[in-house]
Amino acid sequence: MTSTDPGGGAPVLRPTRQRIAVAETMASFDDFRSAQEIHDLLGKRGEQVGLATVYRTLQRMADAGEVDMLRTEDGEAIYRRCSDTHHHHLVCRDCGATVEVEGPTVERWTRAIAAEHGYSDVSHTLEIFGTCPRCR
Amino acid sequence: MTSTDPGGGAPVLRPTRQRIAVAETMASFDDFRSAQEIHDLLGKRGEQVGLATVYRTLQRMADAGEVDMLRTEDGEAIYRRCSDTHHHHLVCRDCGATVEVEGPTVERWTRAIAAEHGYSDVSHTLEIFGTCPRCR
DNA sequence: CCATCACTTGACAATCATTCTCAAGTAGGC
DNA sequence: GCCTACTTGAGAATGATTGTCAAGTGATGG
Repeated sequence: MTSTDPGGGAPVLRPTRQRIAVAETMASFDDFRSAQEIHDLLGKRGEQVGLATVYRTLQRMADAGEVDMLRTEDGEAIYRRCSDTHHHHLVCRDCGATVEVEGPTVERWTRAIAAEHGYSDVSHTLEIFGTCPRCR
Repeated sequence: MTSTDPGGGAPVLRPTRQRIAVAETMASFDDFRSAQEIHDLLGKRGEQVGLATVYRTLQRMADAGEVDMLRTEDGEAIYRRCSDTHHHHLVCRDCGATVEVEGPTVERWTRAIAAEHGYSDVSHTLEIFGTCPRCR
């Protein structure tokens, strides 16, 4: 056993061409996109990246908190780069325009409700949908 | 054209054996279940109902507001009977035990945030996950 | 009681997003 | 340059959900 192999821990992430391309593409738009759409964008950029790789990379980025992932009403996963603080989204139903919002009020409320019922390790999901000013 | 065929409007819903069976089954549990699980429950009850019919019926019930539908983290739709007022859920991550909660605070907050950014026709989704007292 | 017709159902095929498999490729340390 | 673990890609596999369409069945008018 050498000193470079500690018991557990995540393996090293290599900055491959594909991962860099995905990260750059994620930086090029502001709204939520599906994995397939992101895969298409990569193609248009001239970066050939396998669909499975796109899925794998998005998943890693989501786990690492580099992107937000949420589900459309029909269950499809959509992704978007995000800031690193806890926040929610105000998403336009028509064009997908997204505003990140913070809600200390809500955070407090959910914690209180959960405590009231004896639930611990609380997390929550909150998304707001509406029609943005431009789409009215 | 007879008087019994007005221009639009939803068709009449017939109380068939299958629909009744699904409704009764929905009344028999308190947590969220997938369509497939509900289909199995129907089988165990001795009511033979096609899977497609279960899906169609649950969808109608969800549209009618008779059941709540939400998505698990991996995008699967799960259902549960519900009260007819607007509410959210506090769900146990381990056993699925669910508490319906109301949140005037949150309703107000989301409306305010949306208005602030000029969004209209606002709706929102909010689910709280935690570990219930029994599962600690 | 019976014909009619719109609404339903069920078996199965078809979709479609997502994940799995596994051989071939590649970044980096030595 | 060589070795090894981490990656990738192509295509198969999975699994939930929806579509198809012929056969079934309530409700209604006669």
